[in-house]
Amino acid sequence: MSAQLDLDEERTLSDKASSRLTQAIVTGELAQGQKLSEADLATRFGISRGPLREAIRQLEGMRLVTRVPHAGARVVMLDKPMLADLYRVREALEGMACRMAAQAMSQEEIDTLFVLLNRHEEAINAADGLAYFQSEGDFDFHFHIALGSRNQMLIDLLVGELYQLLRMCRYRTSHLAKRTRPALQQHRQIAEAIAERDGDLAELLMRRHISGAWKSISQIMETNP
Amino acid sequence: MSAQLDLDEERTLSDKASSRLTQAIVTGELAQGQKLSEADLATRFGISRGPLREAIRQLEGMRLVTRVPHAGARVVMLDKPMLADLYRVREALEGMACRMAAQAMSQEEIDTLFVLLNRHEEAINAADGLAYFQSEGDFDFHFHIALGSRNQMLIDLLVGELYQLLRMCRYRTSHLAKRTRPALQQHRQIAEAIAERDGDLAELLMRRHISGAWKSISQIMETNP
DNA sequence: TTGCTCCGGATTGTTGACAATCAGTGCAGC
DNA sequence: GCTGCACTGATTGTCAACAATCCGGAGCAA
Repeated sequence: MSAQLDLDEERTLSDKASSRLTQAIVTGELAQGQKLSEADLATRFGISRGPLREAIRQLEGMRLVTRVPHAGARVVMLDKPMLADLYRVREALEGMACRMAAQAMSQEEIDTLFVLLNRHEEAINAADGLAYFQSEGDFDFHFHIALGSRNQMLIDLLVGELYQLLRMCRYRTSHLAKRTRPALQQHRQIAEAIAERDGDLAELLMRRHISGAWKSISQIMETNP
Repeated sequence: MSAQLDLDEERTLSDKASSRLTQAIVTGELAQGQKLSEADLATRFGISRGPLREAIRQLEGMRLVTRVPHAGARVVMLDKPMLADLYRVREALEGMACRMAAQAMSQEEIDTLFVLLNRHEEAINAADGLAYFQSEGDFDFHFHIALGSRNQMLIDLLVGELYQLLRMCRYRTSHLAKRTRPALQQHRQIAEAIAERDGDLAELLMRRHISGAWKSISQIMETNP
């Protein structure tokens, strides 16, 4: 749904490789910590090593891989300290996005926000087990708020980097999170704060929402490996 | 001072080229909006186009250049809307960094913070005209707080990306900013909040500090082209 | 057994040549 | 005079070969 349209002719081979690599990493097709062999990937993608290396450099900028000279690139390890860092950054950025969205969103966008919430609620009631679609609903909500901020740098940071890492994380722990009900309720409160153009409250609620999500995930990770 | 040590043998040609390009862009040696010719730069750096292209891909990740396929890369244009975006993101991230630093900084680091402030004050009293060194003092302060957050992702985002853009901006407007006195005073307040381990206040003050800086810069940009 | 050295294989880094694409120019045709 | 087209020149994208570097194990000495 929120996957960028990857036409067969999207642009250059580097960009195509970059998309495919991102997809492979986020979905777990390439496991965390796994080494990225240039020769192997190049032949698998049917391209040369040149464009592939450029794609890896780009993924490094997105923090999806870590690269050490003369030793190659590996898929990033989303261990607990890193996730803690990620959620703090996310709290700061999405808080700000929410504040700005409360001021900048058009009425139409706000309406769309509530449509999303209703759709999400239906999805929860209908298929209570399919955590995957619930996650996607969650992402759609945050995605729309990011766009509503009208701050291109913020959008790039969130959509282009942080959300990829979060999706990557979800593929590991999606079956664990059972917080959909309270999360939806918090989303409603946030949307209402935005509808009332209350930036202070919107930021506060979003930060509390994310900070709470981290507490929950962190707790789950204590008991599960 | 805060320049990363770039030994002649720092590692690969791409990394060296990346450093040199960053330097050239930040100092204005490469003007904003200027086109980056691969062939030209490659010969100027005495390397091939391969590593140079990788360096450009990396700079693109740092938001220092914008690249459009089949048309080449250009130095980013720091126009007013973009700077507005940048300062909002900075407000969010440095606010969070300050909050975390108030909790995580060692007593020794906090002492260093005050040493920096005193040194900065002396510099202001001594050479009232040299805005450049004052800017560097300003950066040192923010830099230390970022490091104090102990959040690697936050550090990377601030030091690796935002601060480069800010320095790039300073080279254009350094001679305009006359806000050093009140800024120093605000720094003192922030440092004291950190010393008292008051994360809430530290974040609030830092956000106010940055937001105020933007108001000032924005105002100056109204009258000056 | 432990530790060191050295070597071979594999992987990454670099290069120059080749192909594809785009911007500008001049000419023919209407 | 204007429009459209093909051509040209330059720039970017891609490739395959070459060079540099690192990792792991064999061999040997203490």
